[in-house]
Amino acid sequence: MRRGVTNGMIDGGLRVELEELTASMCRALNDPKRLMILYALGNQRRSVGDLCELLELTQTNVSQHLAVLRDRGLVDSTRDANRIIYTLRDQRVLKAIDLLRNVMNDEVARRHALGRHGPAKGSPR
Amino acid sequence: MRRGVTNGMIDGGLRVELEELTASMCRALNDPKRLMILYALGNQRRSVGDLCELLELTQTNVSQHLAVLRDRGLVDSTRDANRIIYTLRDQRVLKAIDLLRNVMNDEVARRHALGRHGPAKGSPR
DNA sequence: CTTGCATATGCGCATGTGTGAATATACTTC
DNA sequence: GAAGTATATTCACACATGCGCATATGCAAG
Repeated sequence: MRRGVTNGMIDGGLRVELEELTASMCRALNDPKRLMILYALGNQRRSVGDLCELLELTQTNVSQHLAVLRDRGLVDSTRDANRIIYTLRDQRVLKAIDLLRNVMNDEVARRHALGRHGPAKGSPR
Repeated sequence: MRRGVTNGMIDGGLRVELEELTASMCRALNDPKRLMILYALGNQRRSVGDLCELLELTQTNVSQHLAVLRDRGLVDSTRDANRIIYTLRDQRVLKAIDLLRNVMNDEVARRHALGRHGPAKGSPR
């Protein structure tokens, strides 16, 4: 039995939007190498080879990660003769990542103050 | 052959920090249901059962997602007699998600203006 | 202590994801 | 057009992840 879109949940439209968000943005940010690439492109435009050197990664691997970022519109690519130059499309992405870094570091500090290191594993049983 | 930590990459410490970041924050945000839970907890503290009703999800499923969020310190849990109440630890997480939502929506608008719908699939070949 | 309720956990399974090896494509130079 | 350089893509595979089912755990009431 199909029930209406707005059916006791917080917001039906929000659900759809968050599905798109995870499929595009969150998915792209869920890998340390891709985050490194984004930071590397935050300062200046770089070619694939430059990124390989800078991050010490294989050409195949960098290209694959760039494909993920490109398909989701996080980076832009233009050709320059033989090479392909990548640029970061929106600086706000790095702003969001920095925000999460701050949250994480505060969380680490909080746990350290409580004498518990590592992730919180204690179940509330 | 082991080479020094700072070896041509942008920053050795950054790499480590971004690995931790993806393992904790990004991993937790990479699921629409978990994002729904975070938004639901943004306004008020809720029990597991409340979240099940509100989001129309199985108890098992909600519990599993909450375990992911709890282990990474994104939510807090306290017991209230029979029930367990969950709270959002840091509002900045929602700020970061909202930032990403804005980026995504702007990106969608940009593509629509260019007459291309759906994700950017064109390779720069 | 037994029953009932709320929540958590272990297991199995289908699916998704990162990676390297090999190969294909585009461009430049000769 | 042939060779060389830079980048992208395909394939196969190991591994992680989300989910449902069944079950375990913790708490309260009788």
